[in-house]
Amino acid sequence: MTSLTLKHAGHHHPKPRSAAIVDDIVAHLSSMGYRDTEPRRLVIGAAAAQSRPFTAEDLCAALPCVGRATVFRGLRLLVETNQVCRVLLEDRELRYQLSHQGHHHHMLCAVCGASADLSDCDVEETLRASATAAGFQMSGHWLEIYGRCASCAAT
Amino acid sequence: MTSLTLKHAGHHHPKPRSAAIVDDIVAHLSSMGYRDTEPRRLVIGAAAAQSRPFTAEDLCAALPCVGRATVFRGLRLLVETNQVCRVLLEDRELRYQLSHQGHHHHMLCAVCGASADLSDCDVEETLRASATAAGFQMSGHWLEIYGRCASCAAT
DNA sequence: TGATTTATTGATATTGGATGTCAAAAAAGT
DNA sequence: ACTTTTTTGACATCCAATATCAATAAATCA
Repeated sequence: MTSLTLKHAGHHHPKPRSAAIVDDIVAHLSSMGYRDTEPRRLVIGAAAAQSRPFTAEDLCAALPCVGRATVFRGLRLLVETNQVCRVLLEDRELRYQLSHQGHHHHMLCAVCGASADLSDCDVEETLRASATAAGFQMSGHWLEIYGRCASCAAT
Repeated sequence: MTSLTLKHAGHHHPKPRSAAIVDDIVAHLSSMGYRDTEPRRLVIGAAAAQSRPFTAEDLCAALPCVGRATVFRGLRLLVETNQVCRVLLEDRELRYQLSHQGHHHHMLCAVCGASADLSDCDVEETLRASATAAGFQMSGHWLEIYGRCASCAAT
């Protein structure tokens, strides 16, 4: 199994980064009893290759050799195992992207469509405090942030 | 809680709350050039009568006398004019509910399914600060809060 | 290694929410 | 009332996503 520290291995990359990601995810799935199959690796690889939030259709288009149902099933499995998270665009369209970490939020650029993660925020505490003040016992939340990324805002 | 069959109320008879809501929304739509029609009033009334976030199907079921397409069109019109807002449940199902105010968030109870509004929060400032720190120019956000409402948490 | 078991695949059919079509009906304007 | 334009509703259609199910391939075990 590929170790996570491979990211910082530095000197040379024995494999492209996306391949390492695929290995990681496949290993994680294997530990949960899901098999290591070629079509599944292809789906994961295609998801990892996306540069911005994608749709199931994007993956199907990128993988004409993989059955449509398999792409949908693979994507669903990734979502259920938290390897891929859902992203809600400002126009309410639903997209997907690899989860690079645990709990985090997405900052979605309206100009270039890129998605950046926001993980070091104290929104959760503020939220919980507000909810508690309203007598609500918060257990989770969903947050998307819309605007412009640094480079698009600079122009 | 609702009595939709009240047509000609006595002159000091207070209108049911939902009827007043319907009038308000119809008036607002009229000012935008949308006509005042009976099917549309029925859709608005049915939406206002829901005690918790509802689906288009709920409205169709409540209005067997109104065409299905009309219900969907009416609901869409309400969403587009911000009279009804979308609510995303924790299981990713989409629901609707009347907008009672401008910008606000929903606290959704996993036990009873009720939705309460959270409007007096300072989440926005916290958010904007975090985003700015990450070089992101925030222009909007979407937030849903999941947990248990006061009464369900009490049990 | 080969046999056995079981998950997985993929072509296809199907589902179910939502929208398009278009003649008829109804609302607003004259 | 008459005209114009929106709206309605039955129906067809679209679409993403899922279900079906025989065939295939992966993991396990002998």
